[in-house]
Amino acid sequence: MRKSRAAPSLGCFLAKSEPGVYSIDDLARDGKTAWEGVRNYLARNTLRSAKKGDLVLFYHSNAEPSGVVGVAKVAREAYPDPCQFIAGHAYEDPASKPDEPRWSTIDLAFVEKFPSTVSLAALKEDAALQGLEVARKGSRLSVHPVSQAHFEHIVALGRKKKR
DNA sequence: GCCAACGTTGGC
DNA sequence: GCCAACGTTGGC
Repeated sequence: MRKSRAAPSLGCFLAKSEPGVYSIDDLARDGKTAWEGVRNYLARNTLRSAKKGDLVLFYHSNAEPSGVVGVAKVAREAYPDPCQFIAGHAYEDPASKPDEPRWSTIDLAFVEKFPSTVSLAALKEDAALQGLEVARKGSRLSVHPVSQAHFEHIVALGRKKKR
């Protein structure tokens, strides 16, 4: 396969969601969603670095099996997460001030759902994916960057038909 | 349901 | 600024 020189390189990320809360099927149905509720500074900074059009591996956590189930893209760059100011909301942060919002969200748009899940076990045992954050023992970052090589490798695995 | 990992909070 | 306690995430 030849490598394309024309396309500008896009940022690549991985975002986790519990399918019982919001799954790839929910995203496919909605087309677009706000990625709210990130309350970790490292993950927030990752969100703020995301550019429109960047690609995101959609990962199901606490699933059977857990793993990458599809691809989304950044539809809107970081803006203040409205949930942090809603009294009583699960994602409310009383310490965050409207004139200096602490937490950000981005909008994600559906791109594709893989025919088969690339399970966490498969990610961990793949020699081509060494250093992948989500496969690290104890990794709890809900959003993190992924190298383009890792991204393409995982997409190729996911597009394989089930046998 | 258990527990390891690890971020956050608060006492000092 | 240290560090113990606590809460949360997420695999298993």
